Amino acid sequence: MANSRRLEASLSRRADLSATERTVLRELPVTRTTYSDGACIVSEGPTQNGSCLLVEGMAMRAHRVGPSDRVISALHVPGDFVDLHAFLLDHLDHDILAVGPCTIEFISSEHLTQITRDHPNLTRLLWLDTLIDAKIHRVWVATRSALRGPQRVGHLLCELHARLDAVGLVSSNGFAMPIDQRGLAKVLGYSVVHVNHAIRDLRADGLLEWDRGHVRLPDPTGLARHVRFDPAYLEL
Amino acid sequence: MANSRRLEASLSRRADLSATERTVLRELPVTRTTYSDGACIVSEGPTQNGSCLLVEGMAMRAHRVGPSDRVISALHVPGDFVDLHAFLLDHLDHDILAVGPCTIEFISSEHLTQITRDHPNLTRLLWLDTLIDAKIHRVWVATRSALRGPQRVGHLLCELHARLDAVGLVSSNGFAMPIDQRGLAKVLGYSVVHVNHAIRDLRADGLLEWDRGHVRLPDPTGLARHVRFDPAYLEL
DNA sequence: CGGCACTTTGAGAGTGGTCAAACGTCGTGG
DNA sequence: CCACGACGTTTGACCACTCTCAAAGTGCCG
Repeated sequence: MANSRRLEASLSRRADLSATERTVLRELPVTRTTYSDGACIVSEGPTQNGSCLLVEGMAMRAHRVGPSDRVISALHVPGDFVDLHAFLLDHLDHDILAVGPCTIEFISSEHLTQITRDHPNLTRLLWLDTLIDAKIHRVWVATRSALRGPQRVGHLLCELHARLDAVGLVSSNGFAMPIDQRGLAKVLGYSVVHVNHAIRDLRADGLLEWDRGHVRLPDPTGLARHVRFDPAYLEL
Repeated sequence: MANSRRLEASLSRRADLSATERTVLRELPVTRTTYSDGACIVSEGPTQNGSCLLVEGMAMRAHRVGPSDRVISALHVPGDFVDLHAFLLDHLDHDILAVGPCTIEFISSEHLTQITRDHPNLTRLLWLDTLIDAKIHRVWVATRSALRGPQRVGHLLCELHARLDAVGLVSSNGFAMPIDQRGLAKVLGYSVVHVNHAIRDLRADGLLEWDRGHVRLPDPTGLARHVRFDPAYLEL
């Protein structure tokens, strides 16, 4: 059991916190764990006693669809309260998997219950966090109707760029990309081959550089315009 | 200003409410309004002072993508607290449109604030409602990766069947369907022609009857198996 | 050097889009 | 009562997007 400043940093991004509230968050006991690429952080089924906060690395939500097939419905970056659901729902309908090595902090349901009972303002901020997740989901749904091929790939890269930038993980428009092309295909509902062609096209247009785990957007505003990306929905 | 039992009915579906809580919900003042097909219930932009509950009919979330193009990211049925977002977010990134004639009840932000300050249990239930919306969104994203053609159409029809059944709007496996084929195409990210072919196939397999505004699933479990529909995610 | 994982390319096939036209139903007006 | 137009549905033809299978290229690591 250690304490963490991650949650405080995450919530204070969207509203001013009182001194009391900051103290509550800072003294929240967390259990820190690390996972390697592909590891299952939380698995489908009855929820465990605790919610997880992503501190380092990336994670994804994987729905089982066949005996061995999985489809991805969401991606998470550091600072995301990945599994606040566990606190209110008694059953998870998908797995949460590590994408690349990542660090997680677990917070017990008891402590969360305590917060929602005693601190309406913090409750509001936690709730807000889940509402923003839902906004992102809706944009993903909308994007799949509106965009295809290179534009769909570009839109996701713009989103990742913006979300990672908000937590200081972007430098000179580049960021670490733990997802390979096969993974990206699963996230977008495409085949590897198709994603590869989309990347080739974006590269040819000078809108993307991607080299072994590192992505750079040479012209972020140009790409954003090209794929109609408007970061407003991320509430950063 | 009138009172309503809609919200009480909706929230009590998922947990037991205390007498006090029931009273609070029952005495909540609401403003009731009706809309005709296609009308804009809430429009993109700064949020108004109040959240809306869908009482009768259906509604959809429409994201503007071009000057005249819209894509749909969600559908709502009676009992859904369509716009709880307005309470926590200060900006809506899409329109909410009436699908067929529908009835809405508006609840002011002041009253919601009061509830979240004084009734942690009700707050938890409202929050839970938005979490279930998010679950549905994730299943929509996953479905678009996993299913195509007739199965994708069938999956949505199964979902509507289940959600409408939960609020007593299904009889002998049939329900009123205010969405036409063009609308369904927009919801699924397909063209009208393609949706029409999918419907033709489902009909030929004896899995769907659809006649001018009325849909019936002659074999709901057969269709569910065929499209891998598992209603668990709806938390009904 | 050899294996392994990821990326890249090509060819053939299926899925799904666009355009265009015909059909059916229904409400309106003559 | 019928003609008409509006609207949704259905069909066909043709083309673009995307998939699968297959194979070759590239970099990393034992």
